[in-house]
Amino acid sequence: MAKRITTAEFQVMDVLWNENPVAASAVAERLERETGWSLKTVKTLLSRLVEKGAVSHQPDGRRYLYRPLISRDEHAQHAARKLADQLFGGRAAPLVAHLAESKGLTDEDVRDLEKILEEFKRDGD
Amino acid sequence: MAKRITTAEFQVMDVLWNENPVAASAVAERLERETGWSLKTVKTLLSRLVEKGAVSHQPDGRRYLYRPLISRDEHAQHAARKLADQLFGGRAAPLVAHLAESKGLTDEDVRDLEKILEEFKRDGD
DNA sequence: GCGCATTGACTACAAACGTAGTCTATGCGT
DNA sequence: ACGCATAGACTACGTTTGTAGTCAATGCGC
Repeated sequence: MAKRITTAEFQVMDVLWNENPVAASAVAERLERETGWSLKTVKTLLSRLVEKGAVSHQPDGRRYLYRPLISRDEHAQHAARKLADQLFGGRAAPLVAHLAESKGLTDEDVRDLEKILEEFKRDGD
Repeated sequence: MAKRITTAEFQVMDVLWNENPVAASAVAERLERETGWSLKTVKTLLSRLVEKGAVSHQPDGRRYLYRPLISRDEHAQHAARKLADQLFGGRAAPLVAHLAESKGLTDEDVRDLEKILEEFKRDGD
């Protein structure tokens, strides 16, 4: 089901995707510098993510260990698709064109993209 | 400055991007089928967009004509960049890879992408 | 063994959102 | 000329989000 994840919640997910499983206190530490959130805030966000079915928690002593239920990849896929659908009629090319325009393409990107296209064409046939 | 636009507001923007300038009643008509929103709702959304600086309105008789202040392109650019930054470390290739995996690439896309890459390489040198 | 720090559960509360409703002015149709 | 439909202004109200605070249990340090 995985309801919509908010931006604040996303930052928490980002930590879970790097460190898994992890306790609330550790998540708070990771986010401290970046966000300045209190431990309480982080715990609230974690609870909400659990409610939303995006994160699972299992007891570990008297605390919980959290782990993401959706992978970063899944989320990325979903988000990319939604963006493409909304803004580019579902097509990828214009999206990349936009990134290219705003210098979002590195030389490495170009090489990678060429490789992706190659593979795509090969599989396509 | 253009604050964050919500999903409901985005649907309104989408109409403004197609028809510009446009009156509230016309926007409501366009959205009727898709959303079922009442005219009141649409007007509220338009007002909020004006407050947020995303839309301008100018009197036309006793009503307003609305027009977007940010173009669909600008919005797209911004959104694409944010997505890439958030989920793919700012790089475009993985994003396209994801789209490719989920059948987001048409043959036409592939041709377009090749063209984009060509141009990019040419300009790069 | 006891106090203190830490944990989860629950509560709080203002701002933003989604979705309207009321009130008042006014122009259009007849 | 007058009523009615329609416009905008303002208000409403439940939900979600951002950002905590309180409270009660409990395990760790000494």
